[in-house]
Amino acid sequence: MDYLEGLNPEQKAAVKQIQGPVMIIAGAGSGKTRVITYRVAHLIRSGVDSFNILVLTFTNKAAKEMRERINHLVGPEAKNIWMGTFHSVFAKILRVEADKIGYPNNFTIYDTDDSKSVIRAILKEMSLDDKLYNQNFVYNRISAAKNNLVGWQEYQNNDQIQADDFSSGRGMLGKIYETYANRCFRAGAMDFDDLLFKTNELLKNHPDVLNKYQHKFKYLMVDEYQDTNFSQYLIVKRLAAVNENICVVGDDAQSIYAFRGANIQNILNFEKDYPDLKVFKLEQNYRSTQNIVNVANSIIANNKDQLKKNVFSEKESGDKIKVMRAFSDNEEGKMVADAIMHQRTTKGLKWTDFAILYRTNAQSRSMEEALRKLNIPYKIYGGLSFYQRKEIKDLIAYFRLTFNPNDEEALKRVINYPKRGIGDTTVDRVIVAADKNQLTPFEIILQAPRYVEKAPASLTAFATMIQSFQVITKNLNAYEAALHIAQHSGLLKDLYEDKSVEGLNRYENIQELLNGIKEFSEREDIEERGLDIFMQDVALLTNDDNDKDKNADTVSLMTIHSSKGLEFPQVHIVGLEENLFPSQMSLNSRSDLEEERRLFYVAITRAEYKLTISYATSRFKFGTLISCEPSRFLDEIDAKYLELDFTAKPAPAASASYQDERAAWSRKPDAFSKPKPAPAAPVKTTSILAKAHIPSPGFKPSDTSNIQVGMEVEHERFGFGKVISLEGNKPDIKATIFFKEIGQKQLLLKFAKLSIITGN
DNA sequence: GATTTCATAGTTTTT
DNA sequence: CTATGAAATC
Repeated sequence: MDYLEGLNPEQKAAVKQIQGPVMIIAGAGSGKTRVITYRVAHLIRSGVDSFNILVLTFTNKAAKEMRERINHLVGPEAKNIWMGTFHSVFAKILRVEADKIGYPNNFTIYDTDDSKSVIRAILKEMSLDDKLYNQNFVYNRISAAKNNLVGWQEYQNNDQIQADDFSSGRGMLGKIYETYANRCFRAGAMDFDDLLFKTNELLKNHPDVLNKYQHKFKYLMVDEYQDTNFSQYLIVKRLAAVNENICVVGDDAQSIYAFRGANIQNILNFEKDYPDLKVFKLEQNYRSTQNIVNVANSIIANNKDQLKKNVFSEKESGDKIKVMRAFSDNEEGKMVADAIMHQRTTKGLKWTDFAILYRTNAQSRSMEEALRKLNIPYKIYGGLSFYQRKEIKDLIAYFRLTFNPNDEEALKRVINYPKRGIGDTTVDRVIVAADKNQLTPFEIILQAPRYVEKAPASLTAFATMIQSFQVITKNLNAYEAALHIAQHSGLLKDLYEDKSVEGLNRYENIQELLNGIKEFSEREDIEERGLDIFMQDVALLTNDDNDKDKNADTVSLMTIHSSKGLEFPQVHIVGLEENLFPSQMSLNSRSDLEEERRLFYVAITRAEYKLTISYATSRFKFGTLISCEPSRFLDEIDAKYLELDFTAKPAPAASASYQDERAAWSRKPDAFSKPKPAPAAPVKTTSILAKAHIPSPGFKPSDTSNIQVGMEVEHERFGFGKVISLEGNKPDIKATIFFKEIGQKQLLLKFAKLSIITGN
């Protein structure tokens, strides 16, 4: 049992409880990963066959890290454990069982872009109003339905849903969902949600299959259980139903994915599903100083929905949390960069000891600029992944098409790239012919002259080329096959001939992808190394492990979401402003606001010993300057933990608390609290405007919620005008306004900066 | 059918 | 401001 040394009593108890249902509530920084990995090791040492263990995580990164750590503890046995993200594990199972649900086992996985593209095409075909039926809205609606296991039939037969849709004027959603599902099926494609939805279908309708996996996975563990949605919840429940050896690990305080269907009730109600549940609480935080833990606790205490626990730290109390105020987003960047520079030199730290966390990706820009000016090396995590780059998707689309010629999204992507004279009209004709003849587009193209009028020769040539890829790749390894396709599709040549900087970059990215595939085809730990095998996982890959210089000494920049599970000695949380953090979208409901608060909790608890929070009183959004209020979350922190650094302003020395300071300074608005036409006012040259309007001295956007036809208004850029008409409802009211200088314009009130001058 | 310009909409988070 | 899609023009 020596390997269990170094665990505290509670951790050890959780590790040793290997039979029956177990829930581990693991506070931030309480050694959660350690407990999971040790528990798996303990299972194996207790005689459990490693083939009978299934560990589910949410990110590839978590899965990879755990595998490495378990490998370290138990050796090569580790590779027999089924461990991966929900999506990758069940994609694997679905490939094996595909025929049971009528899918080919080489089905394509549609990413979000593919899905939205299908939806866009459907909306266009049905000629629906793309404002009412916004593609993102439709996508989210379908995604939510699938995550709650509502298929298109159920969707159409559910009175409640239908009533909702009709009352919002979106009665066609059920039909769109149906078409979308059929279109995906025809293309032999599943979207992300399908991977879980279809797994449920499989387990529900095929008792023999369910039975097989119930007996295969005798021991289940689920990491980040607070982030499971209903679909995931039910899969886990079904698989665990026979042995009930299920261990879920999570922290309700860190549930930050409700927006994509995660249901915090899954963890809050876990006890109801398994009455003989054993609960372990890991409450000692080994990561952060007491001040940081206390601040985090004081924030989360404002939430109603939570499991009771008492996270504490036995480290030193540590520095107070510093709050910095800047007058603009760029100034905020500068302050953060200066602070990092100063800390590093005075304390002899590395750049990797610092992280800058923000709510939205867009905020990275001002940080980057400031860091660059001081020559501070940084790395941005998240954002656009390697596999989302256009050129990568293009090449992968050829691969996809090779193994699944019915993959319509891939087909549309590359049928005329590189240019081969197949235009939109021809593609439209193909699609129409496919619908008419109940064939897939590829089948039509194969016999183009028969089905398509004025079919160019290049059309059949394209199909022949794809077919040749299918034949040739059979006898090649992944790398040889990929190279062949890259060359013979003409894609490599097309990129090579582009000598622009971006073109060069794209060419290098392709090289990088090919190198990655080469590595794959030289792996010795797997038996099959064909391109088709490589392709099975590619849609589920994210950008975490194709890091070239993982060990580089850089400051880390990322969203708070992607910081979950990480820790840094010094952390900056930036942009603590109303409407940004908490996000504007979250202000409508208490539960959304609570999620934002949990997000703040996650951010705070990333820090080991120094935490700095900052906000700006003005910032650019949509290219215009807006003024910002400090976040309500700042008020929720007990002032005794804070140290205010308002050096950006000639501060009246020592203020008792942040609240006092804030009150004082909102009473006498000075140069910083007012968005003074901006430090460097962006020169707006709206081309149509011969002479740009200069706002009146006291110009301040009014609340336009009660605006009426006939009112006279002033617009920041368009000058004076009169409201002609109003249309649309609630947040999307559109006003038609006649401006003296430039004539009639339509403006969305939620964006327009309008000052009301007179009533009607 | 291809290339250009124009217009519009959108920024919360991700497998 | 930027990315994306549509229209206009060649």
